[in-house]
Amino acid sequence: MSKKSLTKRSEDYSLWYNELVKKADLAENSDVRGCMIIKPHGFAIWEKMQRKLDDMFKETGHENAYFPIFIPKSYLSKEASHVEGFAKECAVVTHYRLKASEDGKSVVVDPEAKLEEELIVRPTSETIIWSSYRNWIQSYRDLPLLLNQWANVVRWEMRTRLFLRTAEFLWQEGHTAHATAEEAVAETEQMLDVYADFAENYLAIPVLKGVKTESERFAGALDTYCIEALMQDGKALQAGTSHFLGQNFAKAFDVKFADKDGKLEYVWGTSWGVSTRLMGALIMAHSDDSGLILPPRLAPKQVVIVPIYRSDEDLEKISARVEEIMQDLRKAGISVHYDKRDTQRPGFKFAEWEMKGVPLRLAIGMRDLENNQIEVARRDTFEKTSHSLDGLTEYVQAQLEAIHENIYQKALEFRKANTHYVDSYEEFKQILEKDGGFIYAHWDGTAETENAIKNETKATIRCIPLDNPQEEGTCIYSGKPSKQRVVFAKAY
RNA sequence: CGGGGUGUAGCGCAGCUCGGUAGCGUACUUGCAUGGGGUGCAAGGGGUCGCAGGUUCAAAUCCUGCCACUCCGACCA
Repeated sequence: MSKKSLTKRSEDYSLWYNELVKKADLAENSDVRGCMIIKPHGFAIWEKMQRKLDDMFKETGHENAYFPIFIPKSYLSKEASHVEGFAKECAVVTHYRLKASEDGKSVVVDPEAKLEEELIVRPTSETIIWSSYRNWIQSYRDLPLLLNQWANVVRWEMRTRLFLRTAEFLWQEGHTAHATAEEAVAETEQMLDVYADFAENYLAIPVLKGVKTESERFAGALDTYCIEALMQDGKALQAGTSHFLGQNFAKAFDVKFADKDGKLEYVWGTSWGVSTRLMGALIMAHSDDSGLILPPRLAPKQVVIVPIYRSDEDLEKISARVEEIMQDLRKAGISVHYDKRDTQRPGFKFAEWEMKGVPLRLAIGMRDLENNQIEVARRDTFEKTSHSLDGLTEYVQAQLEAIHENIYQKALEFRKANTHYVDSYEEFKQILEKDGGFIYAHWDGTAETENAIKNETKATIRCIPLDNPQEEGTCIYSGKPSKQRVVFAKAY
């Protein structure tokens, strides 16, 4: 771990990922098993995601609220399939007090302080939110109810990995209530579109929009929609989900409204979320053997400026000019950082900012100052050019746009190159073995087949794409007739 | 819960077979030189060797028990 360079992706992809997360200063493991400490650089990226997503939620009419982290145990029993989905990974609070141990050297749980009703640390908030909705909704005039909350949740996972799967993670969960099924479905689809828009235009990751099969569906939903992204190792990552809950939670929590005719109806619900897992997607979609590559629109520092100098006088002259440059860049809305640490040499700084993924690096020394120019280096291509200090802001702006476009196109081309259409199980297994990727294949629609393929190959059906072309074919596994291809992949 | 592995400086590790002053790399501190791609040299600080017990003149090392972490399987965003 103390070595300077990363393990190469081609040597050990998952080791590369682990090292990158730590060396780029994004996060580290905590002393609590399965939980992570998100460090300032990592959290700054998450904050940028939050800010943008939050804007997008507000623009689509949602408001933020906050519900408690603790859920009465009895709430979880109310929606049967929901319970089954989460029961195995819930943390439970049983006591509310500690006391000093006999020898006075430690603290122990006070057996006197047992809770009458145990509390569940939320794995998701449907139950506690719907129990409030019952009180808030009486009439069609109260609908739609469009809420979102930013929160942490806990799912007691066996195998964890920084950002991709942690016992505690940060996310956003939207919970909406509607008068009609059509409206709820429209909401579910709308939020999926918001996620896809965000993924492509901010994360610079192309995503597949689709619907989950019954066995991959959220416990308690009638339909689960998702966006699926392809990582550089050929594995799929679910980057966001949106659920049409039907009237399941309304019935479980008795949430009814009077329609215009005064008739009592159960309301229709949705829920949707993205989590810190997006950080994992961001890392695995773009980064290289030199470290992180951040999409410019989410980079906390879009530009870093490194001075090249020998004497203090040189540094002063350079710094004076850099201050002007920074003012111009900031006026244009570009976030810029001047790295004038005297304790590190330029080469060290270059490598460090590359590891951290800063999209553009400007280097300026006395020679540049004399020639009224600056060196501009792109993180995505390592391309270096000298540019005049005149018109620099426009150039930087254009370069940031170009980086976004370039990494998006690269990811898109990678996905194209790793998307296969297969018609036989043999070919299916071969491709999975060799390069992975998305595999479009015919499926007979049964859970048995889906399961058998999963057990034999570890590949799952990632989704049935929206607007999927209908075509006659035969299931690659059972040979039974099929009307459409579905997308298989190994997944995170 | 089943099978393997590891606990020694902030991090990564050696030392244990064969008991005898606790070491290496890196990071850290100081100084000098260096400064357009991870700088060099020199000096310095830092350790309940996972915990408890036992054997012994003497335990990181041998014995017993416990704990923690980790990897691989079953479950999952």
